[in-house]
Amino acid sequence: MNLKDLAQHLGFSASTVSRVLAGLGDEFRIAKDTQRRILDEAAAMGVRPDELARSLRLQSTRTLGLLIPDISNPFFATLARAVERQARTHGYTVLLADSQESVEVESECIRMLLDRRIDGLILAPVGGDPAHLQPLVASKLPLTQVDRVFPSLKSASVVADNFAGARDAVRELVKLGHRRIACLQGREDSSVIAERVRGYRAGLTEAGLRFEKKLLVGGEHSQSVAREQALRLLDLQTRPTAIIALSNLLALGALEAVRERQLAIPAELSLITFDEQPWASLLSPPLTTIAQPVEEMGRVAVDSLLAQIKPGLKTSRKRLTTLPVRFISRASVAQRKKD
Amino acid sequence: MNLKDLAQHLGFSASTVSRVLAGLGDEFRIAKDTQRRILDEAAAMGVRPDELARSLRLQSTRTLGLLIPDISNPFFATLARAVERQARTHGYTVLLADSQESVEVESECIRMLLDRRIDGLILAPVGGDPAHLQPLVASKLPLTQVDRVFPSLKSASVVADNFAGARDAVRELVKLGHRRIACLQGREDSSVIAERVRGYRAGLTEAGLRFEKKLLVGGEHSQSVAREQALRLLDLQTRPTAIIALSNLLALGALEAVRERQLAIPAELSLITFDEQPWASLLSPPLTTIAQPVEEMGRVAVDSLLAQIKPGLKTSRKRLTTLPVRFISRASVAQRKKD
DNA sequence: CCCTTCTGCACAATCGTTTGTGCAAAACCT
DNA sequence: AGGTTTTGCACAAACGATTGTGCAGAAGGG
Repeated sequence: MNLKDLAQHLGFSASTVSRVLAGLGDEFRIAKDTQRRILDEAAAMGVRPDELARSLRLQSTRTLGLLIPDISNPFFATLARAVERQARTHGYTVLLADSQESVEVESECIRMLLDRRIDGLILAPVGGDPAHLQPLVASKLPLTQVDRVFPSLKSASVVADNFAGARDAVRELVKLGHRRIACLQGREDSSVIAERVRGYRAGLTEAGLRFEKKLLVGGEHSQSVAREQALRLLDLQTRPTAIIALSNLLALGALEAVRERQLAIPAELSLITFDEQPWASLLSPPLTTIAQPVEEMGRVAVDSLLAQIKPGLKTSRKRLTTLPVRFISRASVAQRKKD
Repeated sequence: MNLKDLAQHLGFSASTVSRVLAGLGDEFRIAKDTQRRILDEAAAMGVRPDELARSLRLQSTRTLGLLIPDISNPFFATLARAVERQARTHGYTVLLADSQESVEVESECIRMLLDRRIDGLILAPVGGDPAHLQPLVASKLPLTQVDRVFPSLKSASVVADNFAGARDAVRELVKLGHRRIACLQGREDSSVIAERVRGYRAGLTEAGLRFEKKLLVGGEHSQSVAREQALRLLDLQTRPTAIIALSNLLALGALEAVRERQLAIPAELSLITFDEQPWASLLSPPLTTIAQPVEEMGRVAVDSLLAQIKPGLKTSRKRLTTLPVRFISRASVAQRKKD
């Protein structure tokens, strides 16, 4: 039973029913009695306008795409939740797509999302350069990048202050006497990692420490590779006294390595990791973390996108929004032992 | 530029272009040359049929709804990933909705999903009874319940063998000499919890142990309430020697409590928890867990749903699929100390 | 009583596809 | 050459809404 059937059933035209259901009854001088009959019957029959037909006619789907590299990563899961909620409070729906950290899959997802005529896209892009996003740019679709960002796309962007987060971590460690501070990065081709590494180096520099290449290890963004790379750090001739892991996933790898080498945290090694997690405080010792404002990032991303979609709303249209991170000090960091 | 524009541009009719793009050129005797010209130009212009219009015309959106209580819960996040992947390999898209553990939000999401004319729904329902799902049932939409299940809905369902999981946990503990085995449940009104509690009690019974009410605690499904309830257990006159936590969230609460009371695991207390997590093996001591086949649940749910959608596929249409859980033995469980 | 102004709604085009049917022109046959 | 078949495509009607316009009948005015 659709709107037209309902109209026929009541002896009115589809246009009248449409206007009444849209709440435009008064505006179009539909008799009060008519309005009531239509509304009552619609409620009784459970008739609601087909969103598909509406979308086609109105050229707007009230749907936002959310394209992220891995929904099973708690960071993106939390982001997705925030995005979905914020979107729904504005009457929008979220079409979820997971690019599986693959440029090919991402391209395919974008095609699919464009085919579905989403009104806008929140994207945490994959890969080292945005060449494959050409179709997206060409489509002129309202776009907000989140977390990872290709500045050359010139889209609105929402990121955490990754630079400050890493720099502050170094500062904290320096304050406690550390001088050999290592950094465990994932793949280097992400703007997030790049910013954090920049912060790491800035922290070193401002402390008068020299950046040592072999203290910055990485490769792939996976727990197993992180473990291997962390082992490399721990097996260095002169072991670093502190490690900064640039993400939750990398932290897990680092922890594996530390456990394998049977090192005591923080006595023998201080550890700071990006991304606060529910279990961070339950480890032994509890982990010092740099928390990103994930939920806020999601909300701001949606707002920024909606601001592009309906220019009526005069929300901020800033190109790049950088949200502050929070340093959560726990027991995995300690004064460097004299040795 | 859409299909019709392309047709006009090339001097063909929309029908011809449509058929060619659908790969039906030969079937409808479209000249090879015509086909090539259409395909080439379509590729060059990036013209693809509007999914919206297709959906309207074909009365099928190739979209599945996924409605879960909390995407930020790693269990559901992983499930979502599996669902999204499996759906995409079959050419389907996933519309994500998060009911926030609220019956009202769930109802609203269902309305929204129905308005969007999804082809089927994978649902992990919320609440203690399915009364609010009436509109969904009435809609005749293909439905697969996953994880949590209302049997009275008579839909296809995919669950882990929660009963066996809990029973095996008890067995293991009994084998190690434990006799006071407590159970930390969340809200009682979920089929998942009910099954696990049933398994817990069955385990006790088959070991000749009496079920003690005060060893089964619960209330809300949250980390903080779990902590409180776990404290109650730990503060009992005669403390249980083992606790089974019925979910990852509850496990975190239990761990908080144990830490607060400064108890040693497993020396003073053995702990088994449902849901394997990447961090489970990194705790001190590593956690013994009961792993659910989350990814498989997602895949099977999609398959079951697609089997309903296109009855051509003769995939299993079993009403209830129960997938085995895996017991992962680690160091949080030990022989009971004589005392 | 006729003319104008409202009132209350219907008509029809449109969004971009898909698909059953129809119809010229070309090709083949005799 | 005239008829039949085949080839190659166009036409038009859906799908289910929204929206500008139009048009009866009632109400009001002179």
